[in-house]
Amino acid sequence: MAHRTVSADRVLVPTAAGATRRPEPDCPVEVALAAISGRWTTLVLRDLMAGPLAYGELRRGLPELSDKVLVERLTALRDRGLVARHEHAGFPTRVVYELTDAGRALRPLLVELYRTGEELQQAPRT
Amino acid sequence: MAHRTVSADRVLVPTAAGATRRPEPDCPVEVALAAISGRWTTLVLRDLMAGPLAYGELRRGLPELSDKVLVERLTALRDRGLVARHEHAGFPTRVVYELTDAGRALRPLLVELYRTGEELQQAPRT
DNA sequence: CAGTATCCCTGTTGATACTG
DNA sequence: CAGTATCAACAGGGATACTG
Repeated sequence: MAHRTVSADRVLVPTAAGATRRPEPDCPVEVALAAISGRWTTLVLRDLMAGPLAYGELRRGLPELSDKVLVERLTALRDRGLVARHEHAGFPTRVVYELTDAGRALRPLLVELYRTGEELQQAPRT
Repeated sequence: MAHRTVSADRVLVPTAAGATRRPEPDCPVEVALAAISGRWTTLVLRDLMAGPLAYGELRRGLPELSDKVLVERLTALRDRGLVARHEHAGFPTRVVYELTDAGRALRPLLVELYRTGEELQQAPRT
């Protein structure tokens, strides 16, 4: 094997050419971070991972989250194609939110975030 | 089995009691997000994943990142215990940064961020 | 070389009150 | 019930210039 070959476990991107020198919006890492960006967003996603929820159910699940920010989050998630909104006819109005396939694709990332956080919490203070 | 059991693949947290109702700083997900928070941070981490780098090497690797923000990022990573700083005697000053064990523990998360971002980019527009 | 010191500007968050 | 509308407060990020 040629010398100066970087050992495989040191490589983070498929090809060296794929390594961005700036936070480009189309870098996959930026795309994933943008998907879960915003305070409260991961909590909203977590709740929706269990299945569709009505607006009021979401609100009751996160009592300290204001209407304003909850709507902001849901709108942003919808704009990103991660959540679908279903308005049911009748009165009072009832709106149900559920993850799209793209939204469900975030599950492994949330699991990995949790796992990594736990690992960091247990890390010895070097 | 009892009915109303939530199927395992719907569960995101170990126990229902472990599900926070707010973005608490000690929630593992928040811990992991805090570790990689800040613009440019994932790029700095990526570069350091390949091995120790001098300050000037880091700067040349990310030419559009200002000194101010680079130092901010390195200081923050150091405060979080993810990066170690080694000052080498002599003139001109030479400082080398390298990941700690805790910093290296972020590799799977970065890989998962990249993978998820790619998956989202390929997602069909529903 | 490896940083500091300022200033400013913008986006995000949160509190409060109101509505179809 | 499911949102809108305002406004105030703050933190993050970048440009520029300077230093041990």
